[in-house]
Amino acid sequence: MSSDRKSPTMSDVARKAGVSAMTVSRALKADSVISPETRSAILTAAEELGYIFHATASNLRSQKTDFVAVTIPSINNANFADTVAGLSEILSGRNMQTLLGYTNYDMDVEEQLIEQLLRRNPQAIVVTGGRHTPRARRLLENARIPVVETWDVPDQPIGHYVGFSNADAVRAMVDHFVSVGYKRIAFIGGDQGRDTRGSDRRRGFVAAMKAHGHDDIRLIAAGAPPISMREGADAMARLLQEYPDTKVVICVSDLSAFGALTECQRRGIVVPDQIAIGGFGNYEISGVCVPSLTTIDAHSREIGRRTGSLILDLLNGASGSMQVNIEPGLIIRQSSL
Amino acid sequence: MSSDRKSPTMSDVARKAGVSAMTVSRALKADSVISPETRSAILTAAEELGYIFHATASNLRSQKTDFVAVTIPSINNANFADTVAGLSEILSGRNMQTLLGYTNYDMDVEEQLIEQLLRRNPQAIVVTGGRHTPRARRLLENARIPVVETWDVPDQPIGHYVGFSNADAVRAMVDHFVSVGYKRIAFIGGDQGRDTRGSDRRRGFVAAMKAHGHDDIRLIAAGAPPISMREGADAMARLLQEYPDTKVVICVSDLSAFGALTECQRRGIVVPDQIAIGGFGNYEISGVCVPSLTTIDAHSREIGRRTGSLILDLLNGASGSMQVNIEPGLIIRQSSL
DNA sequence: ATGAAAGCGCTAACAA
DNA sequence: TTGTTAGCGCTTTCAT
Repeated sequence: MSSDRKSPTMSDVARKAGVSAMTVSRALKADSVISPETRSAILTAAEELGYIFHATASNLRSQKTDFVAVTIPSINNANFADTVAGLSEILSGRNMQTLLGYTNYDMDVEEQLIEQLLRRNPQAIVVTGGRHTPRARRLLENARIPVVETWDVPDQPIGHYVGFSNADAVRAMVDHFVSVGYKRIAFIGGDQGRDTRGSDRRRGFVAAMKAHGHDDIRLIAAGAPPISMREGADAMARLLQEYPDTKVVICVSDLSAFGALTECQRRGIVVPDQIAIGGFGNYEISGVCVPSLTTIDAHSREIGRRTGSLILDLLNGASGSMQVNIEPGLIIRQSSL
Repeated sequence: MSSDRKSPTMSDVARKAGVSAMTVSRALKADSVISPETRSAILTAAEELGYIFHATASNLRSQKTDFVAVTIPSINNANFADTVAGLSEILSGRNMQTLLGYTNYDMDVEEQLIEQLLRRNPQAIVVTGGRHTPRARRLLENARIPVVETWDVPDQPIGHYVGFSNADAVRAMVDHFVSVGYKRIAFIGGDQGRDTRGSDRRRGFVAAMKAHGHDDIRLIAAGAPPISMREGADAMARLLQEYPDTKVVICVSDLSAFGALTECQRRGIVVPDQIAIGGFGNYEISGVCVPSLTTIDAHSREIGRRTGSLILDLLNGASGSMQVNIEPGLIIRQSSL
């Protein structure tokens, strides 16, 4: 609380240290030319006054900020958290921050969020997914900063992208199950258009099944994203009722896959002996639960790191449209052995 | 990408609409007095130019921002995510944003983060926990904005707090186990001072055991926070080796509790018949897994909501030191029945 | 190595 | 209802 007067500015520090405001500005930058004595006197004065650097004024005058804006669907998702961590890891090496916003898997929220973020003048913007509202797309196209789409391979990239095909990833899992002799394969989730990654995965499932000549497509809806463990369990219950002879179920994420597993446990259905389960995302739980879950690793952290390097390159003057494809990995575990 | 010229400013919009910059400024504020025709002409001009409002300049001139800064230990934790969601829910009603940063459970990182956030002039700052480095404490004390500490009952509150006693919450769980006749109770986690909430929980465990005359205190370390499911499983393995006759284990969080449960499953140890398990946090998994886990609900979302209302009150001129205690709830589930 | 003047894009304050 | 002037706190630019 202390005093109720205004916060001290550089001029206040300058007065106290007996120098000009410009010299204070220089003293606070690591790389500028200034005598060691002057600098230490200024730093002491600043500390004594409780001076806090005013980033807003600095940003306005220098016409640049020190952060990159990022939109992710959910703040509470280990996959997206890993991507952000990878991105921050790279950017922090250049003293850049990450300004985070979440869309709650809603494209309209994403549109508003993108506008909010652009108003703060980020040096670059990273969005999750390759589909957006028309206005969001326009905002991104008109932004005079690098735009990177992630976690997808956009049909028409706005600028750059670092991602993978959700459809192809699931297709690879279906191919695996078919190749080891499984039949009567079902898919849980991805029914709402809102989460394009989820519906892409479902689309990949359907395409793969048809490619293998399986016309018996078993789809179970699981509601709006994010699909919870509980919704996965409920969907499993419906699957067992509608298609009791199903031998494999692929779930839109590891969380719903775990929920499905628990439903089997409650009913005394043995996994994988009676039914095999596959998930998506390689969340920690899929490697720890009993039995452990077969899944797809999207290399979330690597997506973030590659995005970070890409942005640094672009800010350093690199040009051209960068398209980075990350190959997801199939991890076979106990739930399908 | 479009043109490489500068971004349009209010003056550009004003010229195009044939009005002054000030009128444009008014047109973009929802509540200002301006004729409908002028406003719509201005909005059209702005849209055609692809004008983006420059929040930095606005913030500098008006000496205020539209956001509240928040520090949480981890971006990928459902409890803290719920608190942030509750806070955002309240603040968004007043068109305020949340500027989020995470400390990775490290007080030194927290100190740097607090300084970074204060440089951007938030209208208030919310921190997780009631203990900080001396410098972080000083920064918060000198900040001329409301400071709210959460998820704890600070010994010496800096400004306001919305929280609960982690020690008391675990004490209540121990009391419950003792009251239903359990003996030989152990605790996993909370050994590193870094995560003060974890060590407070452990402290509460020790205090409760002593209060009940149990001198046989069984503590198993689980490493640095955040304690993962895997670390919970490893700690359980060590517990079974060191104290094989343990009848109850309380874990520092539901995630480590679930890990401990899986270790029992891998070894054919039946929960709760051979050993009961308790967690902390009421994460979704604790209600879904088989058997479901007894836990403590800290009312994470409510903490966020109460914090939000508190901040709005303070920004509206309320004074005094607000101390809000949230009572955690004990949830008994299959793992201890 | 340091200082003086100007101005980044908005909006408070006042005027019309 | 709309316009004019000044200035928020910094840093660019140029000078010494």
